[in-house]
Amino acid sequence: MESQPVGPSLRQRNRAATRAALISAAIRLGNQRGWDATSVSDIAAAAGASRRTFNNYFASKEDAIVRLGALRLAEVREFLESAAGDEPLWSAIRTAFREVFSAAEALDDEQRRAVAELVRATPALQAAQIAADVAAEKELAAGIAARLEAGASGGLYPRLAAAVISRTVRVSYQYWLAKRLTTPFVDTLDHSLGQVALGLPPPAGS
Amino acid sequence: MESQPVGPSLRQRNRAATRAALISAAIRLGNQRGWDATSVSDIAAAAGASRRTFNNYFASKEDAIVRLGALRLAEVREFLESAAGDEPLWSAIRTAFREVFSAAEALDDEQRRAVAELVRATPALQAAQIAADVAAEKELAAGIAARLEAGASGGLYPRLAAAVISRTVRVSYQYWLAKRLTTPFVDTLDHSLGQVALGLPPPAGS
DNA sequence: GCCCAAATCTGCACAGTGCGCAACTAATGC
DNA sequence: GCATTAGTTGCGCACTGTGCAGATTTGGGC
Repeated sequence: MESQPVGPSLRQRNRAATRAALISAAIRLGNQRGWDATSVSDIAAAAGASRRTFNNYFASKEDAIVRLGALRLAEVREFLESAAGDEPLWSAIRTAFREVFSAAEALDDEQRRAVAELVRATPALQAAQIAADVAAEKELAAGIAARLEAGASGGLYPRLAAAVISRTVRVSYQYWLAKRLTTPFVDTLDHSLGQVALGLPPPAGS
Repeated sequence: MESQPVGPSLRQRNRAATRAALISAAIRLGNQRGWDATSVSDIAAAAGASRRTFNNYFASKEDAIVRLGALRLAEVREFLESAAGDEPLWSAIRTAFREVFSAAEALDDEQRRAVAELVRATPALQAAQIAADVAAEKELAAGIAARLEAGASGGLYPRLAAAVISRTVRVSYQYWLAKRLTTPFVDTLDHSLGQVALGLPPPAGS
């Protein structure tokens, strides 16, 4: 007669399980025999499901990989819109990213590296990832526009800022993974955003 | 017995002609009946070629559209590397873009708008375009790294700058087209790059 | 415990796609 | 002229995404 924490139902647990099985099968096979040489049927079979089921979960092969590492720009938007309005824009942005990414980024590190390596080595996956980022970018633009709110929502600024920031996050993440840094990713990201907010001054001599 | 200006041979002219026919058929049909409802066979037939021939010219349907509006970042790279080394980096970058884009952008304005509209309305094309931009981005990164050349080629800075700039160009171009500005695109672009180099200061109040 | 409704999985079929291959045609160089 | 070469075409093949219908499993009321 425990207090029943209203855990997910069996249906939902099964669903999550096959989903996870499909994803990790995709990662494993992709890294093992190359992405292009891995068919949907292979992945489904390795996960104990049918080809048709795979496409019930994911719109495409790439989708199964890219979903994991999706930029959570919608969360950043929420954070931006709910924060105090008198904070300077860039300060608010950096705070929002620091908040969102330090909370969510603590997922299974092993698989995350495998995904990154797979994406790095596969043009089709890079394309899918960037496309997803750009789609999410609209969220960030909306958050920035809402914060300026001086009728500038149709202007160039929010879109430009969102695009620049979104790419900054992705490139910084790739760098952080490639260099196998042990410091938290949030630090690298915050540094990059600071550089961008300074106008990307050239590092040393020139 | 004219002086034979060594114009392109008949083969090359034919090739260019079918290529152009395929491209404009793709644009026309795509805008007319929707991109997804347009098959490669349709395009090829409309251009007076076979389905197989289409794929001799383009790797995919999207490729035929995206090639036209590809960011010529390789040219920017060349310009960057050949320019005087004592000019400040950002100044050199803006000059390079001004140079490259004022020369190359003077193509058929009508078709360019049609392409933009088609891409805007088609997620698959947006994805393809972004992917092409990101691929080209590497060129720009190499140019920037070469200019700094202080062993910083493996560092974060060139990649970050290239990514940010590449997206800036694309977003500015979309804005310029959407607003149907009559001023030259180069002006819009230069303004955006200037804003980025200033750290994207928020426009008005905030 | 039992049974129904809803959710989920699966096989099948179908239209598209990208590409390898082998014939065929047209342009080029000598 | 004629051999060489580039370019086009038709055919076939494996793979993909999706609609549809039947089977299977789960959840919840009785």
